[in-house]
Amino acid sequence: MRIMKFFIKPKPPFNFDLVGSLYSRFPIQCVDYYNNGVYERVLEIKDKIQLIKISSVGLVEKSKLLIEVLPDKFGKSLIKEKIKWMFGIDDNIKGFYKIALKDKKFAQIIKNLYGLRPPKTPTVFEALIIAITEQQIALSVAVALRRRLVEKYGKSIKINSKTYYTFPSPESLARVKPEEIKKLGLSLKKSEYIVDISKKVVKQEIYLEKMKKWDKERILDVLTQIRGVGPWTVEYMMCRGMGRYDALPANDMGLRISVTAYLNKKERVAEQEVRKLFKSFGEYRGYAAFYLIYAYAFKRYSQEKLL
DNA sequence: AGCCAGGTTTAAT
DNA sequence: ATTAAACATGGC
Repeated sequence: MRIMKFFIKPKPPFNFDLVGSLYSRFPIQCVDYYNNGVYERVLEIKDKIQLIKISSVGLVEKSKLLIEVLPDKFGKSLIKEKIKWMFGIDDNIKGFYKIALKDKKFAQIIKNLYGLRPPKTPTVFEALIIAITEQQIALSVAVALRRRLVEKYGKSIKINSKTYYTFPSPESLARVKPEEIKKLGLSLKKSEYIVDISKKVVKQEIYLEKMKKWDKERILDVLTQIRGVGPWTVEYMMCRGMGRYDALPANDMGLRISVTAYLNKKERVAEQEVRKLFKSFGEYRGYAAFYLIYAYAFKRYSQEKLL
């Protein structure tokens, strides 16, 4: 099999293990795999399927990503662009730190999570469907259900006796009956939302990729018209799938819990308090929110005290 | 053991 | 207006 290898050198700091640990946080992994320092995922570009493996040689300040693509079906430029997007290689992380370090308390989190970058999905569609599956349900459950969805409707490729699945395309989900998806364990409502959205994408009633350049309010206005898509879903999608870190899912349960812990409050704080805390981070408020959630979610797995 | 975990819509009071 | 119900795994 033809294998392509190349390197990507992020501007430091870049902590690949902090990013990868997001994917191995739960016992069940889905689409994105991270084990023993190696990230794996199948990418579908122009109807071709390839497995990419990424590992980091060198630590945070000298991190260099080794990319392996197998089989090599088309040159490296498309793959390289996609990986740079997914792992925030070109993020202005120093710009974020410059602002965030003014906050003494937050500086401790940055110290512990130095070089962490919020990963993004390859497509906006994937982030939107992920958001729907994660509405009002434990993340571990959402991952388990999503895995079933992926194994049923994603395309697969078998490499070294291991089968990998792509995230299902809008086309493949648009032709499914909601009742079929419900059988996998998702609620009937969510199943309907997923099929409806997929149909809209296929019929080009919405152009999710083009919306990346819209202002937030317009994206919010247009997408919340769709059944099953509320403010949280759109904000979450903008962060995860569009790299819009000026978006802040302020009513997010996980974020509210994290902020509550951060402020040493007894009662769970409300959306308003979340907005207040992140106000000073300006255009990086979503970035900061990701750091805080990460710090809280991983404190029990980490030797270091993150919060 | 039992509690609780990244919302949003719809249909019932 | 307000409320209830809907998908189920796993850490603590």
